[in-house]
Amino acid sequence: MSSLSQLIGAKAKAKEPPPAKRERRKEARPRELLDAALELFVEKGFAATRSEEVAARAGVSKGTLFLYFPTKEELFKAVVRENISGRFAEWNDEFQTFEGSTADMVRYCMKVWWERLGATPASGITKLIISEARNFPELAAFYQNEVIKPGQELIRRILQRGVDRGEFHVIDIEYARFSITAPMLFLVMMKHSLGACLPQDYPLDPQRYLSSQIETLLHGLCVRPDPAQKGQGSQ
Amino acid sequence: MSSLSQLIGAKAKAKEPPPAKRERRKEARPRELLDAALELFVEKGFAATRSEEVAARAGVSKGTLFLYFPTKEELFKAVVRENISGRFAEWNDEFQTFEGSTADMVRYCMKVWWERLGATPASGITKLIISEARNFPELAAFYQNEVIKPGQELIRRILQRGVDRGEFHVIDIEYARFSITAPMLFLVMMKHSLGACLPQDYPLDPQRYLSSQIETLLHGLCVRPDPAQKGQGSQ
Amino acid sequence: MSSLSQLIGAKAKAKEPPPAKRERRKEARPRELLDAALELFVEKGFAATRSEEVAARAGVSKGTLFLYFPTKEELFKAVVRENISGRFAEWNDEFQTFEGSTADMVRYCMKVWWERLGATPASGITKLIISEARNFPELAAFYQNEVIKPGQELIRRILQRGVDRGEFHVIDIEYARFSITAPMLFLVMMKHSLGACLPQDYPLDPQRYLSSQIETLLHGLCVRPDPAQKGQGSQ
Amino acid sequence: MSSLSQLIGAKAKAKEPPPAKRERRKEARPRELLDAALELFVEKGFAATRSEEVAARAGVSKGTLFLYFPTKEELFKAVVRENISGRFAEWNDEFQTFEGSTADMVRYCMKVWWERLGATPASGITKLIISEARNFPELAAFYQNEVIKPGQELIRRILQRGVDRGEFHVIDIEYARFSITAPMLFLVMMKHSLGACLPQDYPLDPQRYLSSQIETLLHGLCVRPDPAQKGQGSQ
DNA sequence: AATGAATGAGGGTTCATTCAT
DNA sequence: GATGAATGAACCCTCATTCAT
Repeated sequence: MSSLSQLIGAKAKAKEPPPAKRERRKEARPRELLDAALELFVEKGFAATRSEEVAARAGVSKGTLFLYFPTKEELFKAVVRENISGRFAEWNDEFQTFEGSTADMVRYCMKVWWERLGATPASGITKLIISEARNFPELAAFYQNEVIKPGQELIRRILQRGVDRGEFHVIDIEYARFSITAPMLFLVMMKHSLGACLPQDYPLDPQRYLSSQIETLLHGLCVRPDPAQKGQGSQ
Repeated sequence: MSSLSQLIGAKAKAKEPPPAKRERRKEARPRELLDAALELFVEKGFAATRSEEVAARAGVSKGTLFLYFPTKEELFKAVVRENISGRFAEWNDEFQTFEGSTADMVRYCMKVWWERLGATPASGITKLIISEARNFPELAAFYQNEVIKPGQELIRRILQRGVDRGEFHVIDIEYARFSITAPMLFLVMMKHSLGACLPQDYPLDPQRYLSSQIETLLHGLCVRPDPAQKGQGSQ
Repeated sequence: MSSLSQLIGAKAKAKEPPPAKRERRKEARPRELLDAALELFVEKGFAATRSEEVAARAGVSKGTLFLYFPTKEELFKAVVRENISGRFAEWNDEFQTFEGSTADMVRYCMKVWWERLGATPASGITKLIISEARNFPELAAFYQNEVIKPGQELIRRILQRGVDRGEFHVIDIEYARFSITAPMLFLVMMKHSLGACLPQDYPLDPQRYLSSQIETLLHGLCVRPDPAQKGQGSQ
Repeated sequence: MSSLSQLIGAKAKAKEPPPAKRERRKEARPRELLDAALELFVEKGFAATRSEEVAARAGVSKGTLFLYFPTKEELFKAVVRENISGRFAEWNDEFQTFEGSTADMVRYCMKVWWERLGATPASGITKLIISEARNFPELAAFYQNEVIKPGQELIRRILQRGVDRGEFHVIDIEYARFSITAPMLFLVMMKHSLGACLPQDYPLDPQRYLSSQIETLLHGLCVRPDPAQKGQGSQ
């Protein structure tokens, strides 16, 4: 866990130490443009962001932007794609070998998510997708496949582990997994939307928020859970 | 009616039961325009929605729109304000006199929210605010004061009641209240954003979703809560 | 001269005591509309004046205006036509029988012009024509025929009288007549243009201005006119 | 060249001696746009002139206009400011050292004005100001300060010189100075307004007109000035 | 005749995109 | 490759004009 902590926050800068010449396509295309575009799209939305502004923030001229991205839409798509790291495979491995209680696994999952994604500019992608999904259905699908599905799969496996080991009494995992997703979404929305423009009436400490949510999630609000009520709902 | 995909888009159809020829007068127009604008703003965002489109969806010409709202921005503000009826006072009364367990109160709270807000087009306002908050800080502040604050206050009181009556072992209400907000936000985002444009891989039944979240919230995931672990978290 | 003075200023109101049923065309059409339009056209110009504003100032609704004038252009033309009184015939008679020095005739001419036209709202027509002549050439021609020509003819005759009676040593009447026109134009421009929107640095008393111009015109600036220089110019 | 009708419209022709392909760069554009705008504003007025027309006459597209002037109103202001070069200082010097009779000074003053301003397109500014003063009070004030005041000051000094040297018997310079202004105004109005759209009934030669006015101004109409009548006027 | 809600062509302005340098 | 002047389609908004009442 401590070695992981050291990796934290190193993402936004040195992302690909050796470009690896994977496809060599546009690995050289100014990362600055994508970073500038991400910031602005998150801040103002796709339609309200002017191309020239993106170029200016990246320190190049308007024409240069179109040298790398044929249209503003392509730029947007590239921003989304580039910031969606397919890192879940790697995480899967980490969690595959996780030892300890599943409760700790949930805690660790949140922590890792916050440190590697939530706290970085890449978290703005979520707000972007939320805002523009219906204007860019293909991107929404892409995000669904690249981020949501693997993420949910990971969460599903964690919950299943809890159930299998008798630690959790989850009934329907397909719904319960959102108990982990929702706080993440909430936090990101606070960071990039309302929370970014309002005088903070109440300071919201992300890590404390997440911890608090997890503990409530794990142990519930009720002092003495009454199994008889489980699943009845309020209908 | 039970799956989310069915909830979406089942509204643009039956619009004018009997158009009544041209009986609809000045007093009906604003509402029609606001409804059309809400739909489009939620769907495409403020900047990407054209004024003429709003007018067309309301069945009037471009010029008519500006007879009622001097600018597109004022239309936007009116959309937000109009769809935020100060219903919290009335709700407060309902909850003031609530009898029964606080767990039931939480269940009832969610149910009422879904029926009166979540399931209506007004829920799109949340997505709208999330998407445009940084471009319209005044509106964000307005929403904060008119919706978030009263809502949070209501939730806070419910939680406090649970604690006071020894039903809940809440530690920090200022964070715990988001355990109720987050699922609401999540559901609304699904309804108006990603969920509205993706082929529903899995049907998400809102009421079942909410019930599930509430029960998990109330009773926790862990089979046997271990008080010793409470508060340790992953810090 | 005194009976004439009594007639002064009675124009703008009771214009046609008995409508005479001359052509009966639109004698009944609200004079208020034309008056309102004159004011506004003079104030803001033809293009910048909105039809609705004219109607409002006349105390009727937008639709009513178009009941009387099919287009804004026709309204403009009507304003010009209605305010160009063909009163020169009547003036001609007055001047035909004038007895006294031609210098006094010039003085009287100016005085009458100021009192019957210059000081009334009708003087705004001149500014209107000046501003819009090139957009309404037919109106310019109309004005030329109805106002300028008869006016110049009147002035021409006065000057000719002075020359014939040995009172003036005019050489070229075709140019000299503008010596009378120019001060009129100047005064009207001051009244309706610059003078109407600037803090008057210097108060310009119209009657004093006209007197002063006439005396200079009659007697010249030079203390001792040197006939030898006359007509040499500065070439 | 001698008749007014020939002076008008003899300008829109020889526009681009050698268009030089596309050598004309950013520095030439503003001047071209301002010239085009001056022509059109004078011809049709501010409100009736379309931005695209200005651009077209300058040989550029609509968008280019807004590269140089943020709004049509700013374009208008720039037109007025640009065409008012503070040439009065230089003229002041010329007149400071003038030797000869003050009558000759007046003749020279008119001649210089015509050659350097009256005959140039810049004279259209006067019609423009007259027409738009009440819609642009700040511009009217600007024109008042930059053009009228210095000009009047110059004229005032000339008249004062004549009085001081015993050449003129001016009584009230504050009124007499308009005897010089009025013919200028008249000529410019003829050139840019009525005279520009009417079939010239009579050719008006500007220089001859000015000479004629000056001589009348200097020596008066009356053959034998009767000092006893001076100042009586028609009051 | 009078009203004023409704219309839609027109014009000011923006901005993604192009292209000559 | 980089630039930024130029373009013109598109959009917000105005307002002369129409027409049902």
